Amino acid sequence: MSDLAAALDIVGARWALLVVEQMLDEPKRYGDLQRDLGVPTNILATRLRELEVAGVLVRLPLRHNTRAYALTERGRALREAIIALGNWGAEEA
Amino acid sequence: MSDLAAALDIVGARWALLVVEQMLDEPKRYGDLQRDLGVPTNILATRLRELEVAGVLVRLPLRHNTRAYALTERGRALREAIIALGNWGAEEA
DNA sequence: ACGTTCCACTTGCATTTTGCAAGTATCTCT
DNA sequence: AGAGATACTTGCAAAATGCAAGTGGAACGT
Repeated sequence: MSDLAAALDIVGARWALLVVEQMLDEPKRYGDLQRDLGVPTNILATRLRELEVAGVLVRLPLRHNTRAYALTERGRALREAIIALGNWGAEEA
Repeated sequence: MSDLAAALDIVGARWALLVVEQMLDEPKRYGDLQRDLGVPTNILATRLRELEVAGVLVRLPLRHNTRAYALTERGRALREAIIALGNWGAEEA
């Protein structure tokens, strides 16, 4: 399996990279991600679980019964790839 | 829609980026892509059609009844993003 | 202490996408 | 005309995705 295939195995699923992008600047809560992305709630829950298992993000317990999702070092390492893809998407066809 | 979402709208489907990666160095034929990637043939046909419509690649008629698929300028512009993602995939967890 | 509210999910089911295997079309060469 | 090679298409099963409603637990007000 190529390096690219290995990467896509982790962040290639629908919504995965968009979720990571949201957290690049600061940790986000579940509701924030849902509102900002418009992602179906069951999919969001699934992605967060997968990305946590993959070591891309961690759950931070917050006060009340809320938690924040924050990128790990490995998650933050996606910044360059996300920016590169974003630049490409911004260019006109 | 964010720039990243726009990009994923085009190359976010399964196999799409892997197909583009294969053509970064040189044009490829249908059978080559199928063998090298192990992608289901109907999916490959669908992706090639989508990527052609999106202006990422073009069909080049070859002799016999074969054709080659080659990246356009827009397709080649994906190189940086693909390399960035590949690098990330190559790093250990 | 009890009900209400908020937040983070889960669950059930329809729709869409993906995958597998087999079949079709066209060209070339003999 | 027949055979082989290449590029697909087609039919159907499996898996992923999406939608809407429901669940569970902690905090807050009374």
